[in-house]
Amino acid sequence: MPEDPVEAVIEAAAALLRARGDRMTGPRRAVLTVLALRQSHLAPDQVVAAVAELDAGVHRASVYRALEALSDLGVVQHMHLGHGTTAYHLAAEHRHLHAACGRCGAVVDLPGDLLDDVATRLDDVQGFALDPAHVALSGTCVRCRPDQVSGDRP
Amino acid sequence: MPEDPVEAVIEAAAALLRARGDRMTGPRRAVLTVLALRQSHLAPDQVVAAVAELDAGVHRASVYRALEALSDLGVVQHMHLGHGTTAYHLAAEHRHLHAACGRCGAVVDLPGDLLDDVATRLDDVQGFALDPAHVALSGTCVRCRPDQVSGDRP
DNA sequence: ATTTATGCAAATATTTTGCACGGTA
DNA sequence: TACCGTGCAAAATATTTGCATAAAT
Repeated sequence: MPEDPVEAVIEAAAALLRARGDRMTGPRRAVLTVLALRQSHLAPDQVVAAVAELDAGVHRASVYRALEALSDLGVVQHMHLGHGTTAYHLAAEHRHLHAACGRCGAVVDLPGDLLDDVATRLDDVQGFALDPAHVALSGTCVRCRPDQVSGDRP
Repeated sequence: MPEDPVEAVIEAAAALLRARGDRMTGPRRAVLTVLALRQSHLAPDQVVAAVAELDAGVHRASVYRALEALSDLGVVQHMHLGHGTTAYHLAAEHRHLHAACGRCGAVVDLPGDLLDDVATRLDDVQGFALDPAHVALSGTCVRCRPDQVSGDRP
């Protein structure tokens, strides 16, 4: 029977960890649970907070270390959201890019192939291998745009 | 007669500042000088260091405040370089985008119109107004690419 | 003479690290 | 049993802020 999807993520990660001689632990389980349940990009601090709700005994530093370990594993990925914020998410989710609104901070999902042409061009021209999902594009979202122009309709 | 270009930048900024009732000061002058001389994107810390060489009396915090004030003015702009780094540069320079290598940290300049098509698409589809220069794209530069593959030549 | 901006120091915030102990395999 | 990862506390970083003083206009 199909298991709890969260459990499935944890089991998969556990297998990878053990294959390396590493271990599945409470904090790592908690971090994976948080990332799997809230299917979104979370700042370290948000992970810390969410993990604390789940298991108050988990120390802040362990969350950082768990995020790093799981990133090395490839199970978790991170990306950068403009203002110095790093956001973590499960690697497994379907491929898509992000853009962050500089005004309200909202993060919008973008089609995964949005930068494919650009990636090709960069490869051809500069030999630069673009990793399109590793940074969020920046700009202003729909809801914040009207505020930019004082009177854009006559 | 044509002035020192650095002086020209400072004078222009001074005019804008005074028009607001603000002032041109030592620290602001130093920050502008640094940004004008090294025509590149500098992290706050690098600006602090460069300013210190120019005028040891300028305090760290003043550099931060000067960068903020000059950004508000529009004379200075900043952008985000992946790993939580913010980089400042003069606004006047010719329009171009950046990409940062995740391995060596190198920043490469990209054509200013590289993301124009993407910007149009984002506007049409999501109403999102892209600010292409506000974040550096991420990936791996030519010089670091061979290292990715353990043995890519027989 | 005014009022802004500075220098300083302390407060904040964020992430990292050394070490002894507990938990996993 | 062996040793990896944790909790804790402190250190290292990075940035912000309150306040008296210096400086720009």
